[in-house]
Amino acid sequence: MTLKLYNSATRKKEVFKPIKNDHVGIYVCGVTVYDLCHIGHARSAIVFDMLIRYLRARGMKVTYVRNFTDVDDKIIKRAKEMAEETSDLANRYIKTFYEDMHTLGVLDADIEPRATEHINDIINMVKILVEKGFAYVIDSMVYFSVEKFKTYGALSGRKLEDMIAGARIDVDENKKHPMDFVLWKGAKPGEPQWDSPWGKGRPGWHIECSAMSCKYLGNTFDIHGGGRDLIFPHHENERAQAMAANGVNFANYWMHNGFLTVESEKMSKSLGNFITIRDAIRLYHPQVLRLFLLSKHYRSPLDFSKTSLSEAKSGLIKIYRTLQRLDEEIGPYDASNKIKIPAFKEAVNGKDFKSTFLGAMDDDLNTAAGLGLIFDKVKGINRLLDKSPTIDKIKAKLSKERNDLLSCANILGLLEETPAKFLENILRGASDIKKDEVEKLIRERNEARSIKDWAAADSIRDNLCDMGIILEDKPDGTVWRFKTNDA
RNA sequence: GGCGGCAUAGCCAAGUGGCUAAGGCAGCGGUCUGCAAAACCGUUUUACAUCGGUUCGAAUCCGAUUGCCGCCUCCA
Repeated sequence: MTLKLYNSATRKKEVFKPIKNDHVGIYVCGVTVYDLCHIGHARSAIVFDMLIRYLRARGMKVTYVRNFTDVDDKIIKRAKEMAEETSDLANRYIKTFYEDMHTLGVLDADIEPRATEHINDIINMVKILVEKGFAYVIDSMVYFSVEKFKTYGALSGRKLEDMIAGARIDVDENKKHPMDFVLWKGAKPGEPQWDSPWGKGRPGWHIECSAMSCKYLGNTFDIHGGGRDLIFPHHENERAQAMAANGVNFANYWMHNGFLTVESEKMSKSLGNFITIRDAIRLYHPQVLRLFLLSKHYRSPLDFSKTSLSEAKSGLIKIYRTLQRLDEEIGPYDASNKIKIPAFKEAVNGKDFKSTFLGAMDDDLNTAAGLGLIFDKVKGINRLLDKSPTIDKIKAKLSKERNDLLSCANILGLLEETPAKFLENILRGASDIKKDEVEKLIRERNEARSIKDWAAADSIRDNLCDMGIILEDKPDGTVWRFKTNDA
């Protein structure tokens, strides 16, 4: 089995071969910390989180680097508006970033460098670029000369000539070429600034990623990722800087996740449809969001709509219900037994469930197909449960099926909660409902049922239903749960 | 203007040359139940945008058409 990944640089699916056998280096562009993260950030974070989990599950060692951009124009502007230090603003939003990501079950990266902590690395790289003639200095500004770098445009698939035609008019007059971009910006009063050979100033946007990725992963590394919109200019420029400075190839594979729209419209502040992760988790359980975000291939555009989210929710509840049935029949899942990474290194004979799942994931991380398999498995488990779960042989089979299901789901970062906890959270109704009262009513109803007073029994059940409570009469008694309240 | 992507049933979404075109959601019918709920089974008129072409054979390859979208400017 071979993992194939779509490489944005070649616009083809390619067999993934790490530079060092079984040790993968990945750099993903993180966030600029000047505001709360939105659901687009969530998609990107979850997609790459899934990639990392998958590589590890397949037995690879992974060094995952994800940066924070903590100095740039937007941060400076926002800090001015809020009348606070840029560093305070950045720290505040770094904190909310972690909170949001942890809620979504996104694992921390191994290395999480900040631009402001790598000013020396950045200055060194700019220095090299100037020395090698790829950059020029005008006053206190340093520019990268795109004409000096022969393969400029190769990543994003565009030609310099085409870009000039579409270039904006308000080009910085100092630039030798309209597409030249800033490596180092001269300081303005009141802005964060550092000493440099070109006077006080701060780094341009792209250079931090070139400097930090090479510092932690080497001049050439395996995978560089980010949102689709970063291909140009950010990644194009990153690549140009790093390759010009180091004289070797930069990232071998470029991966870009597709964009999220909201009710079929592009998410933008002007349209007022900007959904932060915090807004989203107020309406939807984080696991529902995660399932939704992985329900379509990561490179395709995905529409964040009420109906899609509610479909994801129904699907996830179905799975957790099955897990709960399993808990009841064969006992709770032993978390210590959980996913011994690598979960997939052995036990791949090509026909079993895990192999099939692996096959889907190996095809450029086809999570949609993988989820299809998970739902198939759930149906299979339900059938077994409907049969006769008391037979030891079936119990053993159920236990294995659950292990398989959960080890696959874990790669997607799903099904990590206990069913009891998940269902209680998601099926929550009016919070003022008293447990004792509900149980008292259920006892009354059962008394009515025992004397076959169906009218009285049904009336009690209807009342409970109005309170948002659904009853299920099972062979060994009546259980109740809150009605799904659709967000 | 330049570059690129997408179009699969009521909705969401896999499948990129060959068995009955995954899976989910919703609806309907059935089994179960006192009735329900949950689960299971079945089902939802011709589901592969249109028109040509290549091929023994295409949703899948090629061309044209229509429609939608993204990037080219900060953006995940």
